[in-house]
Amino acid sequence: MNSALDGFDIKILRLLQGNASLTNQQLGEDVGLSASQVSRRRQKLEQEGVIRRYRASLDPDALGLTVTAYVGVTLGAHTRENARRFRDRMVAMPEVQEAHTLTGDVDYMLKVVVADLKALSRFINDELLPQEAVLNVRSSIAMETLKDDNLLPLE
Amino acid sequence: MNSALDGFDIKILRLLQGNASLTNQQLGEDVGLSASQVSRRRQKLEQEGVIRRYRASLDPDALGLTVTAYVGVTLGAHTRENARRFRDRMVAMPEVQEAHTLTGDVDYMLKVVVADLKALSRFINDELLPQEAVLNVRSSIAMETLKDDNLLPLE
DNA sequence: AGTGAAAAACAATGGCG
DNA sequence: CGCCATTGTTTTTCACT
Repeated sequence: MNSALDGFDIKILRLLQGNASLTNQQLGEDVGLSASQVSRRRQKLEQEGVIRRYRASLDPDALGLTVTAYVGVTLGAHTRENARRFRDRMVAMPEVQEAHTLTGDVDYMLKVVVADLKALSRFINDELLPQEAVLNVRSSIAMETLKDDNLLPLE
Repeated sequence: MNSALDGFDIKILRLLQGNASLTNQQLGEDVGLSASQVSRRRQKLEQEGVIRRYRASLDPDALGLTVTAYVGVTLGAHTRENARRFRDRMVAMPEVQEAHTLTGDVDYMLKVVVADLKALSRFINDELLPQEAVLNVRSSIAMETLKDDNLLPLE
């Protein structure tokens, strides 16, 4: 299903990850291939799921979203039903950018982006804490973001 | 400089954030505008920096990157020079997806993606700990990722 | 696996209601 | 401010090496 990636593929992926507006012509010049070959390789990478999708990256500040926070959530009663409901809600909440289960003493770690501290407080008190499953919530606010590119390391 | 976004802009941004492959024609059909108007609005949004860039979103597993970890770093000697060097190194390290300074007891929180646990160990022991400024490192590994779309909440 | 040229789809621009 | 028509780019397909 997933044939091996060669050096051309890696280079194309690296360039597209940083800038998906590059034309096949430009990509071809950078990696040493014709535009038609780049097109064919791109289609293959998209079809195989190596390229999941193309996205516009927006500026949070320009949209009035000034607060990024990491929220650790500890669940109380670990019933299967409780956990399932909690997960479904998290996935559905637009303020939640990322949600992972972690090793260590916290059950879930959320990355949350909201307009301001008031909105964060509302999110925690009105969305998170009222859920049965949730025992405890602890949030840390990002004071300064040095890097947030989410660029995967290639090669 | 940054004129207010109206409902059309918000809808366009929401669609493009999820799928930047949509053509202006398709966007126009979804929001109720002609393709040329969508084109103009997009250019404005790009120029104003609301749209920062377009990116290909890649599948970490398909690239052999199976481990995501959150790494909390505590600095020892808080000299300006130490901190600056540490920050520069972090920004330059491709394994680091995100780096923030947080409120609370940890100085920096890093999101790190690497091939496997061995690579995580190498990253911590060979990249992080040898730095003068670093006093303590504590990592939590993401066992399951429920959500990782980094889609900003619009509206 | 690769190239180059032709066809089809698309974005961008100027004119007009 | 909005839409339509034209122009120039870009992607994709096809014939060929």
